[in-house]
Amino acid sequence: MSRREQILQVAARLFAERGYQGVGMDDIGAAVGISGPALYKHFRGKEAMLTELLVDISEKLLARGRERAAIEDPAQALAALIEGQVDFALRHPDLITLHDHALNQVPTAERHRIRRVQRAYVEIWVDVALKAHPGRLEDREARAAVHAAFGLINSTPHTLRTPQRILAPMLHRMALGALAAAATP
Amino acid sequence: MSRREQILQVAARLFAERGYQGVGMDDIGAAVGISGPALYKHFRGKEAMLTELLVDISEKLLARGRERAAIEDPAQALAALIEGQVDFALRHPDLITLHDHALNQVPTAERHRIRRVQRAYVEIWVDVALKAHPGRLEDREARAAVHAAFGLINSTPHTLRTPQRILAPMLHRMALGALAAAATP
DNA sequence: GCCTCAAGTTAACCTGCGTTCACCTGCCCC
DNA sequence: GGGGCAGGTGAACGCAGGTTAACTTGAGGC
Repeated sequence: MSRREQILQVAARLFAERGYQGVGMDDIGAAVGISGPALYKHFRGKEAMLTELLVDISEKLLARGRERAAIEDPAQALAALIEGQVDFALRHPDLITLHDHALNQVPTAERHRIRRVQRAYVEIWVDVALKAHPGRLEDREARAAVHAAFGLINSTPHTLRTPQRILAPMLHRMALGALAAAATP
Repeated sequence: MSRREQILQVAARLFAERGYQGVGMDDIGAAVGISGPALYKHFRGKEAMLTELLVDISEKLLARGRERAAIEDPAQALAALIEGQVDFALRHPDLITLHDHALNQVPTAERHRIRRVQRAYVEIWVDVALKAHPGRLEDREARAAVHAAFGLINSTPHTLRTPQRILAPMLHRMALGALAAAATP
């Protein structure tokens, strides 16, 4: 892992723990064994670090989403999407936390870019959900249901005490159950 | 509504929108038509405002939870808990956002107090969930499932564009479905 | 009519923190 | 073996923002 990546990873953890504004450049530096201003050899500034993190996350999720949504059978595609999200959330709780806590702190232009990527990811889910429950969901309902499923899956940073081998399949079942329930009025 | 309450409500909105550290005392003052330092006539400081908000929220939720969990039939009690949480989340999205974004910013002593109240609320849900699905859930699983259900319901701040008369029953169905799915391996 | 007190005001203070600067030091390479 | 760059250091700067201080004002109570 390059120095940049190491710094980003540490910064993500700190941002997730104490909030973006609650972490100083000196803190980040100290956490990787160098001192504050040295970070400017690697990044243009604090905002740039956060921006890079969020862009990376959203693009990685989108790429993974595209892959998994390509499965033909809608039910299998939905299961694959859920599995991907659960896996990501369990593997990178810091990034998940950042992803929906710190977006407002990133400069406007980049924020819009990230939002576009996020929307694309949501659309993938919505499409698959609609196909998996044909005729049972309105477009708008499906979008809300998908957001709720994200909320469910992304709640894992609060629950990391439970062993993953139990948590992962349970979250999968719950997300499937929730989406199915959304489609049966 | 007293001046205090008006200020608290505005502060909650701002904190939810921009994050605790992203809002200045001057901003809060301006939003209620007075200027920065005047707020010190009503509160001991910025932290005190946040603390009061979070204590209020968690205690209100706990009180409401106790009431609704008192229903004898576990399935009905669970439905009542869900309805209460959905109602609260839809009526006070700002407070929900605060509740799981800003807790780290409150001073340690008060934070522990708030956490205790939150745990008590979770325990109420866990008890009811265990009774509603007897023999199907381990204690630890139930706790994780309840957290996931909270994540599902509390995702509504992201979804406020959908009309509430559609959103509320759908979230209710989804939460029930998710918990049922958690209990069926 | 005056006293008091709640609720404001503006100016000032002071700390924290993001950022910049000037400087140092190995390591690599020709 | 000297030049140059990557990666560091500590000191200093500037500003945002929470808090305090000193002062004003308008509404009741006696």
